[in-house]
Amino acid sequence: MMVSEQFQDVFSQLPAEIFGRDCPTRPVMAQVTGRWGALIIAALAPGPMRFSGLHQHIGGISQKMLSQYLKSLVRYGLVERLVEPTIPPQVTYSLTPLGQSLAQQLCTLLSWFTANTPALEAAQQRYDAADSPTR
Amino acid sequence: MMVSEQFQDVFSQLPAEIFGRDCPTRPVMAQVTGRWGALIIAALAPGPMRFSGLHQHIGGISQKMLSQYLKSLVRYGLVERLVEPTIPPQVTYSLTPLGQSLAQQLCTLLSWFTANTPALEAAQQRYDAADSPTR
DNA sequence: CTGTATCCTACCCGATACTG
DNA sequence: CAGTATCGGGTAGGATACAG
Repeated sequence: MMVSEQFQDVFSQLPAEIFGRDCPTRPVMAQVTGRWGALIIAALAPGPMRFSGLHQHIGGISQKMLSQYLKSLVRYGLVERLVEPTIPPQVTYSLTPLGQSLAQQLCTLLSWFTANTPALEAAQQRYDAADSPTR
Repeated sequence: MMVSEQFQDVFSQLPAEIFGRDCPTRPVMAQVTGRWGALIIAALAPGPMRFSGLHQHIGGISQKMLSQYLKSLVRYGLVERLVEPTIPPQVTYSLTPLGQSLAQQLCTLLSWFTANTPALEAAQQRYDAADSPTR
């Protein structure tokens, strides 16, 4: 399979700036590629969700982190926060159009990882088996 | 534009497991989506590179972090390390086929960020302007 | 040139408790 | 239900010096 052609396309579009120390994408990347960013956005991809829904859907996340990441994502215009003035209050989160377009990229990336996890784990075990026996 | 159709496809392929607390993808994701993972892989996308080449190409990375990330990426079978037994030694890093396929996803993601940085920054300023004046 | 070793700081993140 | 406040541990990451 000719990977290289299609390949050249993708990376050649990247401006040299993204490697720069002060590239403006870095703070955003830090959030999205942070521990929970991608998972939260992926969880919202199917549709809007409540705070508690997200909390139990994403295994292992704490209220604090969920709240913190959501605030960031709202700030970047990726997620929308909708408050229903009821008692008790209901807050619904959903992806903005911008967030949806990002979600596609992220879901593709997540798919890649799930598809290639066997290969990654195999490589890992090969590597670990290579020179630790001497120890 | 009908985002939703193509959209449903992408996320619906995601197994519920990726949201699980013990999903095996999490440690790998942590490395790749760590602070330097994506940039290193993207930097290697055009072709093999030496250690010093990477070091000066990726702004702000320290030797320690570069070395550490490279070791991890080699361990996962994403990057290959080739040592020329010369003096002084020359070490060349390149992407494995597995790494190349990941690089495509990552470069696409990086492209998304560079393309949408204006929108992200605008949203951010709108958000910050909304209620900080009261402070 | 290509790393490793050491020290040190910052902050990420979790646990818990509390508010409206 | 949907958060915020506070405390504390673990670790990512930088600076520097040193080694092969």
